[in-house]
Amino acid sequence: MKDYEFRKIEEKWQAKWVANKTYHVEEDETKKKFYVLNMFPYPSGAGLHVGHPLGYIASDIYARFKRLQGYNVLNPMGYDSYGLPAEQYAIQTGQHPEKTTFQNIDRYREQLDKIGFCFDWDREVRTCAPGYYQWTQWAFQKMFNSYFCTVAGKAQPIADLVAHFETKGTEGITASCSEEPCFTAEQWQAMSELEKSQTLMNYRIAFLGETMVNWCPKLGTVLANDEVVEGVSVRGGYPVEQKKMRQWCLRVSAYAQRLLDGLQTIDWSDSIKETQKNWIGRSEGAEVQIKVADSDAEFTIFTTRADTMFGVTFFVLAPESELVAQLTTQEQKEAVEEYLTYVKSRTERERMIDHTVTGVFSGSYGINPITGEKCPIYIAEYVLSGYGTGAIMAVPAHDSRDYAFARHFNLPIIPLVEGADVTEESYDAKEGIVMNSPMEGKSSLNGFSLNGLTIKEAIEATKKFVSENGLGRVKVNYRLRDAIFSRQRYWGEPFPVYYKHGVPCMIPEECLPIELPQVENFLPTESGEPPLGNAQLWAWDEANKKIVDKALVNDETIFPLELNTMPGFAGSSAYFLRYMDPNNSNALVDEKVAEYWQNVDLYVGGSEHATGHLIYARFWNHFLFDLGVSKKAEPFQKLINQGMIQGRSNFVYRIKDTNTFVSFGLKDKYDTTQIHVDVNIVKNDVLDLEAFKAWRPEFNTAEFILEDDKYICGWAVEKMSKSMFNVVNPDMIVERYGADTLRLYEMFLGPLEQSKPWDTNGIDGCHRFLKKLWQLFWDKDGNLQVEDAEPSADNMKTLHKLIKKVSADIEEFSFNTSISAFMVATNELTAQKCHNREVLKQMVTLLAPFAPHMAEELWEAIVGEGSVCDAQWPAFDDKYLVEASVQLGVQFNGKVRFSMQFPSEATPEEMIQMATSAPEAQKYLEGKQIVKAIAIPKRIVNIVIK
RNA sequence: GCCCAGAUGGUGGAAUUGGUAGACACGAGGGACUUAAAAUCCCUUGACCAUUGCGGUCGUACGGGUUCGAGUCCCGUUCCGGGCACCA
Repeated sequence: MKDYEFRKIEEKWQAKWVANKTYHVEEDETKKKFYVLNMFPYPSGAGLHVGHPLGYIASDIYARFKRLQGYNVLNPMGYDSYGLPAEQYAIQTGQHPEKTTFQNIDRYREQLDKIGFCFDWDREVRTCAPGYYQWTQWAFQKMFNSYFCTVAGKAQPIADLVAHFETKGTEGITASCSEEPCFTAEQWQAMSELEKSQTLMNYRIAFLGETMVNWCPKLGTVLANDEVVEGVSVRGGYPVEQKKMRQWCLRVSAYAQRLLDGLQTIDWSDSIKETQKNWIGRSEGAEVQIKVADSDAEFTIFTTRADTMFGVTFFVLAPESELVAQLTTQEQKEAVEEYLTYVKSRTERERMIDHTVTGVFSGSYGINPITGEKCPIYIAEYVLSGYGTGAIMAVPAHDSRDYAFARHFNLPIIPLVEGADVTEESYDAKEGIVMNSPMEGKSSLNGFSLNGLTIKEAIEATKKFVSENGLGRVKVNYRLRDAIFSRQRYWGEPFPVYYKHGVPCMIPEECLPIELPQVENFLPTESGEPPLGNAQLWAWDEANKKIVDKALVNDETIFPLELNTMPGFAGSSAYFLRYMDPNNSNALVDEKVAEYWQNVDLYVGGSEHATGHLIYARFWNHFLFDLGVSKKAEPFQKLINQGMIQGRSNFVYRIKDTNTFVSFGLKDKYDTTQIHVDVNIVKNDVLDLEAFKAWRPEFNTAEFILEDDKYICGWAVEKMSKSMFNVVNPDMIVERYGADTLRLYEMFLGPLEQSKPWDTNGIDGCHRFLKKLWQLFWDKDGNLQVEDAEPSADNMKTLHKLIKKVSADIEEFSFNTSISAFMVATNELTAQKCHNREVLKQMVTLLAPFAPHMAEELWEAIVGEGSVCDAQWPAFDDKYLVEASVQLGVQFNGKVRFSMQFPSEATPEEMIQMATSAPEAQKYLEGKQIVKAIAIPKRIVNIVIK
């Protein structure tokens, strides 16, 4: 017997890997590349719990597997160390974020190192390091100096746009923009610098915009749409208000179509693609110009149901629309103002939850361009200013919201679909035959009629009619908003921007990075004054190209710097490119290096980033692709979303007003209070009574009512958190069972992509497996027992069954089933008393991705040289496995089965031939008729007889 | 409300994608070794009936259907999870 001394083994190999630089990676043209990436962590103060490494272990197994298959594998790791979570932790603990961030990083590294990952730490990046965020700032400047050309479908230099303005004004401009201004070359040339700057902001991909933003007073900053859920901030759950503010924004909306199309080229789960599709929210429809009766005014509505133009009975404007003031008549002025006051008093959250019908008549009428009819224009909060044109045509018969509004204000409802009953509710479905378009006896523009068409035909016909008759145009709208890119916080990348007489100017590229200045008071403010306002050394000397004291600001050469910082997603949007070439100070990534690594082949991380990071990173990379910096438009080819590890909490039951605790099975006989108990003093739901007494002073004198001499705890699945006492620390598991057991057990727990509770009970099974495998190599005196004889057929069958299973399972990220296969194979080899060197060597190679420490140790024992990391992944040969069963399905009479062997190259026809002529089959087939015969190669022949 | 994914023993989960349901592991029960404990090993473990005999019946949320054959495919229902949500 030789004990499996996992602590010694793991320490030994972790040291060797560092000393030999085993996981150091260089570009190597002779090998095919494979890029594995984990979503890098933000180092929180709590350290890692057992759920965090799940994805890292999965990607580590895959990375090691690919390496054994001969790929040059890049598997880097770093820290997302700027942004709200890091800063909130610092504020809560009353320390400077720089200090806590570095402490937390050290703690993370220590914990990660114990698990035995194959990260190339020479490539580590930290988003808060100047050498890193230099390129975040650089990319921002590139976005500032670019616009999105809708014809080319890509970013182009803003200088091209300026040149166009110089000669032709806005005529023939095809650029994504916030508003569509109209000016001539002369008008452009007459503009002041400030006016030109403001005009160009309409087009720049990174731009200053005066928009409605999500303002969170408690966090003292604005937030992006994905950082707000149900009217509260994702971080901390604080209320969020809508506020108009001047902020840096990224024109993500310009890339909406490309982000949508790109989804078809990548290998992501359907659910996450679906989430992104919903978030981008493409809808195809028509914009129609509506003239206002007795006025010169006009407005534009957006509709996806152009076919319902004949059913319009009123129009609705969003309360925030600029047209509201213009279209309100004298008589209605008071009512409208009262309504606007009411709308303003409502928070975002209230508007979301409460959908009662409200609105007010503006006094004006709009003219339906097809029927010529006058319809009242209302103002109502159910129409949103941010989507489409902020104005709609209301068709109560076929839209449930319009219907509710019409019922409330007693407006007419005209059904347009044959057989649709609209007396109780609207008919919203897009199926049916159109009628009343126009109504009998009524006329329409150019005799236009939709009657008799299906709704789908009618939509197309109306869109065509509207654009051909100059009433409007076909338009695609997206729900995807431009990203708010400013934060009124300290712990983030500073903007490389200064303001010269109010005009934002970029700091010259060669002066980057602009480093985050030290400040005494970095706390956010409820009024939104950015903490960088407290920095003394924070002004730009344009002549000498350096940062100077802000007291020196003057009108000629020294200007104030931007006080906002960038949001958390800035640094995490292009980090995968930086890993390729992390120390390059001349470029984000060297041309040749980028050419070699291309993009990420496998990206592993949580699905909670679906509408945040995974949209921003795609957008950012599409932009860098336009610049030629990134070599693939899509950054992450395959995405795996590991499930969340939940906590499994345990409870004890205290009888009210006593210090007596009753076991789970008996608790219903008493009036009890349920109390969380630390899962680390419970084993298989049985409470360790002594440990419980020692746990907290008040339980010192506790008494117990037991069942079967045991105290059984209740349990529930909850979020893993300190307050539930269900946090399990990986360090503790590694100490008790070793890293290899932890790695195995995390994978054995269940399918990778599924959320599941952590339950330390059960880990023994994985530990036992490693011990059993270990014992295969040593005799009872502890000497190596390996021989070089010819392996038996059984040995080879077991081995190749395993090779086949494990190879297939790893490709499908089905690690739990491959571990089961290992357990079966180990039991079989033990029963076969297999000590064959070649068989064991291949077994060790298969094990290497899962339990690398043990694999190295055993490799050293039986091979004697090199590292198992440089071994070759065993090839599967099915000649050892050929066997199939024949089933004879006897109609109405049950089934008969027997086994027989087929050559592996047998075709289905040959298999049927062989099966039917086999003597075993003959006795069933005699006098019967074959109804159907099916053969699945190498598996089964199924013959149905009658 | 719309869209997506799912429901299998006491528990986590397998099932060659339409072919012996419950692999593997945990837990539980019984036994061996041991002064004892730990560790290890062996047997039983979906339910019910039979168990001095090979065995039988029912079973993959529920109700139907297709098929020689359904956990798997189709229709309907219930429940849980995720996304979007006055998006016109």
